[in-house]
Amino acid sequence: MADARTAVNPLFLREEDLRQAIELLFFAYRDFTGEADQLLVEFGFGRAHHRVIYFVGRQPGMTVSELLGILKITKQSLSRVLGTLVTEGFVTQRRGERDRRQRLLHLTAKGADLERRLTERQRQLIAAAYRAAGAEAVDGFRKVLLGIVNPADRATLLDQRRGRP
Amino acid sequence: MADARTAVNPLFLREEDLRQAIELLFFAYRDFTGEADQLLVEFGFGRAHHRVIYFVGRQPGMTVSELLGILKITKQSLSRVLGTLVTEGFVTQRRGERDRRQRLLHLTAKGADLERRLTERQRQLIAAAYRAAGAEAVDGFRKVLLGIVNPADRATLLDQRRGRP
DNA sequence: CAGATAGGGCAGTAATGTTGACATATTCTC
DNA sequence: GAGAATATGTCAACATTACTGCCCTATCTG
Repeated sequence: MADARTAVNPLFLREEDLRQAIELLFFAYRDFTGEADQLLVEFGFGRAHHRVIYFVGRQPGMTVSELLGILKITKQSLSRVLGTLVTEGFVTQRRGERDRRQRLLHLTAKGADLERRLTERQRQLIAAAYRAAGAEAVDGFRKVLLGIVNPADRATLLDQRRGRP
Repeated sequence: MADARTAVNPLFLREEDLRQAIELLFFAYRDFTGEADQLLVEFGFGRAHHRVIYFVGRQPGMTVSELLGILKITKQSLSRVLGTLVTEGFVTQRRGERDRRQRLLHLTAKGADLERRLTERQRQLIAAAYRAAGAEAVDGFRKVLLGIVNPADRATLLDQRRGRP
């Protein structure tokens, strides 16, 4: 059976193709996050804690507002999670110098360690999938996912690649 | 600045590349599910209801066990969501003929309609991203995501493409 | 018939999320 | 400098989704 779909007309998207994409996203995300979940329970943390640790580690000195914008949750939801992380010594809050209302977020050594351990598994999973798929496939993966992300965050993701933190 | 990464050695994966992948997955999944969430609240449903409606619509006559295996949640968690959907007339349970212990799940017309409306937005988002990225990129997207999915579900996803439901 | 399986139910608990109102400190603007 | 705006934190009340553990019925299979 010849596969005319990809060979001839790349824009002919069957219902089946789109459903497959939906399922791929569901299964891949489920398994991807599952990697870290096992480790998180040992600390009594959930995914919300992971996300905070990840993004603070990614951009040290981040403000609470910036974090809220990324996670797209309410102040209240973040507050509990962040409070726990600060109390248990994974994250520190330092008063901003330029704007003293801000609490700039940083990981402690303990926090950075957990971040590494959590992300390590996910990195390995991605790295294995990247290696198995090859460089061209990786570019395609990036292109499609970027197309799914809303334009504002898409721009941010692209900026980061150009070395601008 | 020459980009030796993809041009020369596809397997040299920098920390930065892997972090970008992690973030792409996070943002893409967040925005992808956000599409349907808006509609779900109008019905008083959450993502869990959507997942059930989606997979039952995908494979009519599915058993409760099969659904549990896909969602990887407990019987109890599914029970509540499924119960609501049955009570409100979105899903029906028919006793299995071969095995009368089974409750085969089907969408009602009402359920199928909601499924279409929910998935429609997500399909459009995927379709737009696919068109913007091009056929080659789509293949790469599939390859990488398949690599992230656990081997068992990966096999299922591949089987479905060959027409075997 | 005995044991395994499919499904359902109950009780209790936890994590994560929501809204809305309000307080404090700080910065910005006129 | 007064007043508006901003960044952050906090309280209360609540919903959804998930979990564990235990128990029950109906049904199938050997």
